[in-house]
Formats: sequence, C-alpha cells, structure tokens
Amino acid sequence: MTVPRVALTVDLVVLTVREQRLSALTWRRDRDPYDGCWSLPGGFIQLDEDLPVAASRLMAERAGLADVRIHLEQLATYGYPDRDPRQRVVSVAYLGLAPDLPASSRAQVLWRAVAELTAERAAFDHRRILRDGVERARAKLEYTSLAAAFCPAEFTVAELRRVYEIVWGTPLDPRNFHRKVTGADRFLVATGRTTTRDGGRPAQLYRRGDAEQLRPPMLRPRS
Amino acid sequence: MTVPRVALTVDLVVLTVREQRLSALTWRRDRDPYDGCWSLPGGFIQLDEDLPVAASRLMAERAGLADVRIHLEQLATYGYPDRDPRQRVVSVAYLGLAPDLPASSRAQVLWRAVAELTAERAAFDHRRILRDGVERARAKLEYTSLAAAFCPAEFTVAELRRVYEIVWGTPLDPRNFHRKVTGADRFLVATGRTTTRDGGRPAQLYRRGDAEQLRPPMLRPRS
DNA sequence: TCAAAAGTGTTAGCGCTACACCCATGA
DNA sequence: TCATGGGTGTAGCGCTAACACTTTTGA
Repeated sequence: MTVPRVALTVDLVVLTVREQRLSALTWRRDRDPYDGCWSLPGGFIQLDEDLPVAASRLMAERAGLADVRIHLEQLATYGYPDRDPRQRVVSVAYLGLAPDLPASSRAQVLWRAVAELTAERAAFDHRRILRDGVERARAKLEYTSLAAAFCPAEFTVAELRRVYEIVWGTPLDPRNFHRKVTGADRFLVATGRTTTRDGGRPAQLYRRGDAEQLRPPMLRPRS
Repeated sequence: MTVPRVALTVDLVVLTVREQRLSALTWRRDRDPYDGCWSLPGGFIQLDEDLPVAASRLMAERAGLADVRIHLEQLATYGYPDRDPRQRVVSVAYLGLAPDLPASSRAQVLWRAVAELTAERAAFDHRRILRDGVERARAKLEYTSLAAAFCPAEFTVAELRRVYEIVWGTPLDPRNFHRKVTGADRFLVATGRTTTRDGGRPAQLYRRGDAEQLRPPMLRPRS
C-alpha cells in the first residue's frame, strides 16, 4: 500500500498586550497566493524535527523572538484539503503568549491589533486560526496563571489586571481583583520593591510564582 | 525549495463507561512493529479528505462505529521523529466519547479498561495519547455537559452520576448531584417517563439537553 | 491641597457541602 | 414490612460582588 504524504507546517499565533490592545504577530505576504494579506508566521517542518522544536525554531527565524522565554503550547491542527491552493498542506498551530517585546526588525513582521486583523482579509485560514488562539487564551486566563506571561518580569497588580481587562474586553473591580490574585497560592511573588510608574500611591512589584492552576478560577463576568 | 512531506495518520481515543470501568477502544496489533501490543484504532488520511472526515471514516472502518452519533473532537497532534520506527509519521489524535455500544465484530477490536491499558506495553506512543485523552475527558466533565455523551439516549440522574464517579474515580453525593444537574439550565430534558431498572423508587428518565457549557461547573472533589 | 491610584474592610447573597429526612417501588 | 435507591429541606460556610473607606504618592 502506498501511503499518501502531505506537507506539514507549523503556524504561530503569538499574542501580546501592547498599547492597550490585544495584538498578534503577523507576517505580511509579498507573493501569491494572498499577496498583500497578513498571515501568521510559520514554515515547513524539517524531517528530523519534533513539533515543539519546529515551533521554537520558527519563533526565532520568522518571528524574531529568539532566546525569549515565551509560553508556547499546541493549539490545534488544520488540514482541510483546499486550505492552500497550491498543494495539500496540513498545519499544526502553536499558541504563544509574550510580554510586549520588540519583534523582528524585518518590516514584514509586525505586531497588529487582533480587532483589526479579524476585520481584514487574511491568507489561507489564518483568521480562523487566530480566532481559535484568542479564544484559547481568553479561556485559559480563567483557570491558569498564564496572564502573567503577558507581563514583563516584574509587574504590578494593576498591570496584571489590565491584561485581563484587555484580553477579555471587560472591566474588573480593582479591589476584588487585588484581593483575589494576591491571595491565590503561588500565583505572585512579592519582590519587596515598589513603583509609581502608573501614578498614585506606590504599588508593590511582583514576579510570577510557580503556580500553574488558579484555584478557585477567575471567572469572566458574563454579559 | 523542496518541501519535506510526511505520512499523516488519524488515531482515535474512543472512551466509554462499561462494566463500571472507564474503557477505551483498542486495536490488537498482529504484525511488527509492536506485534501483540495494543494500539489505538487509526489509519492514514486520504489526500482529499478533511481531518474530521478522516476521523469519522476511521471510526466506521476501524472501530466499527458507523452511523453512530458520537461526540468527536480533536485532541492533539503527535509528531516526534522516531515515534514510528519505519518512517516519519505524524498523527492527529481525535477524542470520542461514546455510550456503551458493541464495537466492531472483529476480534482485533476490543473495549478494554483504561486502568489495564496504562499498565501494559502499548504500540508507538499510544499510551501517552490515551492518557492525554483521558485527562481531557476528565477535565471536560467539569465545565461541559459531555458526561451525557457516555449515556444512552434516555438515562437517569443516577446513571449520569455513575459516569462522573467512574471517569473521575471519586464518589459524589447523590443528593447534591441530583440538585445540581437537574437545576442546570438545558443540561437535561425530562421525558416524563420513569424506570426502576436500578431498583428502589422509580427514577425520572432524561434526555440530553442542548446546553454545552455547565455553569457553574461541576468541580472534581480535591483529594 | 487635590487628584489619582493602591490597598483594606464590610456586608449581602449565592452556591456548595454535609447530612437529616421523606417517597415510591420490588421482594 | 423491609431494603433500596430517588428525591427534598436545611444549616453552615467559603467565595464573590459591590462599594465605602483609608493610604501614599506626584503635581
């Protein structure tokens, strides 16, 4: 029996919060198909390469985010036959959550607001993949400590709260939020230092703790 | 640039509750590699076939579960280079949750208890895939109405509770469970009929409602 | 002195846990 | 009549939402 073979790519949904907006790393296509459209950074997998290794390699090569500790997890695999008009390509999407970093110096690689991207024409099924990644991120903020992956190494409770508010698109009560996250076991580690970079009374600076789960969860307010 | 191509398979983690145990559908291998080991039912994807379509086809061809309404969702993709000793094979795993059905009439296809399978040698990385599927199912019972996918078309609250108890491996309080699931919006639809098949006072028969989320969630008791 | 943001206290209400208790059947 | 499981009531408690209030800074 002959076994059909397909081309396999890894595509990256890399999200961050910058300029008060949830943003994703995009690659501007400069050739057909989809010339001029945005796409997700990605590329073909090597024959001797594990999937997470390929994701890290492409994060460095295509996204310009080498040697940066970024949370990376597998999102889903997309493989309907006509998603690439040239040939059968199956794509394993990875979701990355990053602090607000300068991306690649290439003009082709840009952070762009998710709200804009979903209103624009995208290459292939990348709008769908982006939407799935955003929804995964929104859901995971509820019951994991991943929100801190959007923050720099040291951050205040208010900065962490802004991450939740921007990713979810809902305001949260600053006082209840503060009690909740500072009370959660191993979510935050106090550094002892303070900052006034947000104005007002000085705020404690925290680092990420080693908790992965958030129990009880921080539930999104329902509309 | 030449694009490397890989063989792509779909593997199925099909779970059910039967004889008081969480069980999975297995395929007994009768050739090398891994001759005599259990494996997950699966097979190569066709070149013109979408991934969920391949999963449904293999559910019929390999698992003997054709034309059965079974919940099927993508689980994850496994692709480290040596997982198949013969050639590079990347596998997209799907998770299926089924009521207690007779599987294929082939002797090669068997329902087997998960507890036994994880103690035995499995083909390829199928033990790992099975474990991931079981963990996904356990987690989804908490915040979705998927437990009913393990039940026949009509079932009692106690039968639904047994699903939770067996999948999670923890006893639940029958009275609180009853209040919780009958109070949840659109989780269950009363048929008006009753049954005494479990002994004691007649129990209401229910059908699945159209709710997908369970809010608030049914949290596993913590040890 | 004022505005702004950090952080604490307080209260009402909801949902969960634990268990007492009653109900309806088969044997 | 008894055993068995179905189903309801209820008290206590932890968590949450809502918001009043105090603290500490920069301007």
